[in-house]
Amino acid sequence: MQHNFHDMYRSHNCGELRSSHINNTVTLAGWVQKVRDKGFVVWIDLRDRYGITQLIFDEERTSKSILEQAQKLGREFVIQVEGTVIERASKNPNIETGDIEILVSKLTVLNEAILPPFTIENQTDGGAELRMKYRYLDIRRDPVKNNLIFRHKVAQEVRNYLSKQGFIEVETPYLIKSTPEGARDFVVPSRMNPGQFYALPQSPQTFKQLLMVGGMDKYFQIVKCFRDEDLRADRQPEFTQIDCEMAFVEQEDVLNAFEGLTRHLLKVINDVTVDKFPRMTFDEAIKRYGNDKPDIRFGMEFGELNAVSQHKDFNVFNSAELVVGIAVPGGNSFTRKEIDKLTDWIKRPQIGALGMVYCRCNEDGTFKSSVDKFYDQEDLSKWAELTGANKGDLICVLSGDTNKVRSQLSALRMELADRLGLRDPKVFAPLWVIDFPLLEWDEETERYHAMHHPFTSPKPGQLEMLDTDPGSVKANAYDLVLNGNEIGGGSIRIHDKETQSLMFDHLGFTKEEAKAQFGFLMNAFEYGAPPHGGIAFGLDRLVAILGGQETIRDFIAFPKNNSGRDVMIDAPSPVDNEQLSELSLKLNLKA
RNA sequence: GGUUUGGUAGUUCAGUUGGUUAGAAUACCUGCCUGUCACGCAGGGGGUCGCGGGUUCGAGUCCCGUCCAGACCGCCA
Repeated sequence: MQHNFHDMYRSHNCGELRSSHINNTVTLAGWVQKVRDKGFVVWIDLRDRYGITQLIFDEERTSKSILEQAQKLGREFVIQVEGTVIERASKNPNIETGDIEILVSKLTVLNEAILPPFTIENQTDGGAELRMKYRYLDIRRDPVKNNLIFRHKVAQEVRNYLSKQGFIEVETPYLIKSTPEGARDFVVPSRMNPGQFYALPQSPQTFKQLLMVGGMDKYFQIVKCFRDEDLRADRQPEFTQIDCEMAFVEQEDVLNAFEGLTRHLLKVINDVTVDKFPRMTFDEAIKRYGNDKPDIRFGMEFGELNAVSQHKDFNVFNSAELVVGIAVPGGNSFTRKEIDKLTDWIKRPQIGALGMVYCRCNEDGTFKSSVDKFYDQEDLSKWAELTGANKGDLICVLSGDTNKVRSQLSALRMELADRLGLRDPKVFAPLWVIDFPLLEWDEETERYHAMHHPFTSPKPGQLEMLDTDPGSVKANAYDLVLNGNEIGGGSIRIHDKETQSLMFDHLGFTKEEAKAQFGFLMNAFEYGAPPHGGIAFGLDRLVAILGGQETIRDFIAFPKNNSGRDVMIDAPSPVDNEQLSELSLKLNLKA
């Protein structure tokens, strides 16, 4: 990386000097990564964002005072040096600047540093919590630094690509209105309006639709969104979306536009060329993979075994709504103990399977199952056929309530794929999952919820089914799935007041509630709203997957921990009474 | 809200059946070292075993509570 520095502090950076610079006089500034003091000679690794350059001080060529000064430097001191680029007597082929070193003639300590709590090296000795607390030190390390640079490149490519396609980036407000649908809102008290609150947006959904009414027919925004829900390893309370919307489009147009974006990113970021993305209906994904975001980098597809397992005296299967299995490639090599441990794993409360039936597919073509008492070789050969099992595989079979069993077997499939190394981060297998249900029954509130959001349009001609069979209505909604992760989701929206109003009816809103919460949108629809639809990508997750890594936290400069805390600045934190009273607030903490 | 794992040196961890002065590696400090780059060699300093209570002659170890952190379930339109 060539940089034309005009800084007062340096003529070059620590990553750019090569043998072509030999004999040049240079000035560098950076952090002391390591002092290697051999007595007669001292080497220092000087680090900045761009790399590491070795400095040399020796008895023959360096003045005594500078040599002594160098011996006293500690880790992470910020120094400036002037010197001559010279050829190394012993070169280091492992780093780009390994052919040269700087014979230092002038050394200035710009700032001393106390000992860092963990070593600032690529292989650090620090644990995750400590690294978060001192994130500014963690960012000096290549793995984190490079991830942030990687994220910048992805975001830049998104902006370039979408801009070239005619999309306009428009900012929407962060202080908006709280709505009870969906995730919990982060709420912001309004000082000037006592007792009233803004909410931070869970997404700019309604604003981007209003932009469509406003005629901005291709919009995007790389935007922070906020959801006050419990976290996971891959879920942050504030996260970044690539939020997009288009007017005068149908589902096909949106899929094509953003398949284009995704293909562009895979090409320029990962140098991976992907053919047309496969499409799979929601129903098919659930049936074949037990999951609406299937990882299709590997097989292990579900084989439904009801027809070939419910004709014998095995009551566990006979009484089950669904009997379904997967073939684990090479799984016949698992020991009995390993299979037992696997069974324990799926019986943990988090997964909740009641048990697992297995069948070994021997190399000689015979089968050995845990239910040989009930099933003969002919039965088992049908299991193998339906699960696609080959010789040397292991068939794992679960049974029970359809929905539960599918999600249990899906968890097992992913776990086994991880263990067998079938989830290669260098392989990218995107697909569209389409035809999502419009509504989803919620046991707790005993009513239907919008599966995507309440602005999603039903499939043409299915509006009438809302009254007769609401659970079966399909939506013009789609997810983009990459390697078992939902990286984007969107829909074609409702764009007329009547349909939107009907939708709110079915979601259990009274007319008054609908008007109070979304009146502005329905009003806007009366002034000529174009047909429109869009999609939103989770940038943090997208970047992590393209970067071939699991944890999104290492792609966020200052992430929050599992409890939503920023351990570096120690937030959230109490505010004083004066501030509360200014906001007309009073705390009501439970003892 | 729930399940579960962990908390011991600056750091990452080990610590057996409850039993002498709590260890290793690394980092740090001192000295030595004529080409290091995970430098090497010798020596040294460094501990509220998360916190509180209990059982016991005796607790890092067992029990109860609590705090913190991680993973997962619920939740995330």
